[in-house]
Amino acid sequence: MNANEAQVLVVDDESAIRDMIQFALRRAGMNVEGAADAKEALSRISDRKPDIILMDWMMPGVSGIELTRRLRKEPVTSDIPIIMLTAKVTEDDKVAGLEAGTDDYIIKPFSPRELIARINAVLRRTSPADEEGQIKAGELVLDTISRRVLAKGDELHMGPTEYRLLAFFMSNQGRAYSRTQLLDHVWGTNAYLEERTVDVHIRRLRKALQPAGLDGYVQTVRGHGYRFLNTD
Amino acid sequence: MNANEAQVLVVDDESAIRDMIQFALRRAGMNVEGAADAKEALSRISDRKPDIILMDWMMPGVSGIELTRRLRKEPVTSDIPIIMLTAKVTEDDKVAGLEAGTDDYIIKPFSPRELIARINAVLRRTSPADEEGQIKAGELVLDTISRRVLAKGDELHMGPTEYRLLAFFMSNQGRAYSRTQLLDHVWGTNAYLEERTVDVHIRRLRKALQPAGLDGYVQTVRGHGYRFLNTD
DNA sequence: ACGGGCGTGTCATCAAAGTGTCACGGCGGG
DNA sequence: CCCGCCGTGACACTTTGATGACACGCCCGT
Repeated sequence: MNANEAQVLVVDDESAIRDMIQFALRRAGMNVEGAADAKEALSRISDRKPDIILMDWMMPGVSGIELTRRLRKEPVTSDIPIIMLTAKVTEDDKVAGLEAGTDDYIIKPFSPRELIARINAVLRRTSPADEEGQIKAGELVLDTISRRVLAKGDELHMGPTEYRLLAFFMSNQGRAYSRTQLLDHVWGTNAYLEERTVDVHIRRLRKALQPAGLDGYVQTVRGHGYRFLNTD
Repeated sequence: MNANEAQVLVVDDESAIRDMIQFALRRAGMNVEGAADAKEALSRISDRKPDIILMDWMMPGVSGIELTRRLRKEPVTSDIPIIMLTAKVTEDDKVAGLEAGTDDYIIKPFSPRELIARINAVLRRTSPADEEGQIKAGELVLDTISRRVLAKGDELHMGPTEYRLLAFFMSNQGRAYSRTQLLDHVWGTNAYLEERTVDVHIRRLRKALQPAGLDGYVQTVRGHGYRFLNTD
């Protein structure tokens, strides 16, 4: 999962803090929901399981640490990473937090950058990385490990976008895609671009494949979009 | 991980013992932190997860064995190897310690040399043995025993971080890594640093390889991260 | 205890590479 | 033949990486 699209739940009784965090994280591309107390938090969680929870230590009613314990007890929620937000940190707090099963701490006041860094670190630690290895298509080999594109041993150079475009095509050979579909799959669903931009990157991809004489692999489907040659 | 750069936490209520151990291990190139009781130990652990813990058996308050149990219960800390320091050892103690999940015993009084040997043994056993002695890549030889980097016989000088970075690269040649992944693997998952910091250390590493003309071994993967040339 | 290196992380700046948009022109199908 | 669709070069703007500078912290020897 890309951390930049993570679903984050912020539990804090002070709405000012929630807003601040929300603003900072939205800026970093994350999806943020807020909850003012434990009850609301549990309701949000059952609505939609977040990828990570930021929780205030001190809250009226059910405290952060108590909520953490409850979440840890339930199998459905026990694997959600939790970062504790706290104004003061005494030794006792740290001990209690570790025992309750939080994944990290962050002490108020904190900078948005630090918060984002911590979130990313925790997500990285908890979510397993996906690796695919190699994708082959005729004379072409796309190696996701070394992040290189090889044609008969020679390396082909292309920009990041062309690389992603090619990777998508090679894992979906023979299928025709409209420009809109390509924008969704290669650029992501929150990108709003001109459809004709796809044309330009198709051209750049073809130009990159040219030296190996493989530019014919990328075919135009007139009136619809593009397709990668099926090499099976 | 090279045992000689291990992060060690010493938990003992007698400061004289802590100081002695600390002195001996620092001498062996390890990073040592001390804690006087269980509470302080947990606090240090949450600050920075150590590679190994040396723990006194008898301590006022929470005993070593009790602390071990707590650490074993938490997923975050359960994989930290623990060596128990103890004055007396009866058969019962051995059983109790084994059940609590310690990795080794050492009976006071012990010599620094013995202590270091045991630590290395445990680390070797628990860490995915990358203590190969020498890693080679083209003209480069990285000797983990003498902790030196040789290029055609000449020694190259670099800082500890650059050394670890190079060691990681040389054991994973040809693979492209993002800055985030490099931070995880070279700096550790508890490090919260700017991604750009990686750039700087890459530059320092290249500069260190420059005199041998091997700076080209470190390649930039634009829009993604870096890669070490595959020399196979 | 006290400077002085050394190593390390962060920042500002510059240059290079990549990206999105547009306009023009050619080509193909109805 | 005409319209619409696509290929292509140009270009302004953004992103990204290399690099030098700098400040801080740690350890060492005096």
